[in-house]
Amino acid sequence: MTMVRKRGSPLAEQLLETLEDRGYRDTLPRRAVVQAIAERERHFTAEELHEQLPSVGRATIFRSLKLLVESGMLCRVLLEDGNLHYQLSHRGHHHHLLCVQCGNSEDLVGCDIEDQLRQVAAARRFQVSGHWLEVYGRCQSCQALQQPA
Amino acid sequence: MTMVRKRGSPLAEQLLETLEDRGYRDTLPRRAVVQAIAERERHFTAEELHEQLPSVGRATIFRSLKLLVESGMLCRVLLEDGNLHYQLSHRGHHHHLLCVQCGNSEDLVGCDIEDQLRQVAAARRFQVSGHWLEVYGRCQSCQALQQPA
DNA sequence: GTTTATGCAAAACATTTGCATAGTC
DNA sequence: GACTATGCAAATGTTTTGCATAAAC
Repeated sequence: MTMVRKRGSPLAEQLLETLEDRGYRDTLPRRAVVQAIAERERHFTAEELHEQLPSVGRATIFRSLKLLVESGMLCRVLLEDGNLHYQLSHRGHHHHLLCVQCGNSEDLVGCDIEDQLRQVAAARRFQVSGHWLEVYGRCQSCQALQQPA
Repeated sequence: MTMVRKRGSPLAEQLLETLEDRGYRDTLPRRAVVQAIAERERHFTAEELHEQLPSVGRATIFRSLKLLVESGMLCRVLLEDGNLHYQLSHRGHHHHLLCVQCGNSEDLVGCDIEDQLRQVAAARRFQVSGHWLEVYGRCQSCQALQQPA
């Protein structure tokens, strides 16, 4: 039987390649997951992804997400209610501005919080190795739409 | 039958009073939970608390933790492995320096990260309403004990 | 006496794991 | 053909909920 292996979007292909470089195989379920993620415009949960791809087992969804996070292509996003979402991570380490109204997120790059942290911590002889920061608030569009604070 | 209502530590009493001011009743299980929390020196999980107080139902543990968090007396601590812990929150909003080696945490107060955040965000017309920051690394004692980096 | 809180057990989630089978290299 | 990945179902861990009972005000 001929196996159909459809070509994905350029972004998806790129993600797959990175996985292959790390020694992970190019499988159909994995392609489906990566393609679905590449098409997403906002953060999502494992469950949402599974609903979108019912033919892919839940375990595979979680295993793929883990691979992608470990490989730095996907980042975890912690919502204010404590729910864990995922989101493509194009540009290395960064933080998120999460709109509590529309739920969208913007990436916060080029901010020297890390440096500042290191300084403040160093003054207390604490050696920083990592951090987790999420910022909640209202995005520009949501401010414009409603009560102009 | 005479009901024994043991007096707790000053800190525990103070926490209880704050709850009462908010209209919550002074009950035996609640006293037990608050007293146990007041005695803790480091962050803990709901499960650990339940093990310590087997006579208090799991549901009551969680309900009490929620009350205390909502009232600002307890704060959530997100460990690097994703586990959620709790810790007394004496001094309003602050952050944690979490040692990944010994697991202890130090409070990080008097740091202007919040201001900086607001500035960076404002430049993008994002209105900050809150944030979550955890800092991971090694504390002074752990650095001293082992490999002097 | 009225209202709130509790304990229990069950339910609801979210995530992981064992294992036999199937797919990739 | 050897090794990795998958799907399933079951297990796990955590937090929530319904509800009858008990305690607090």
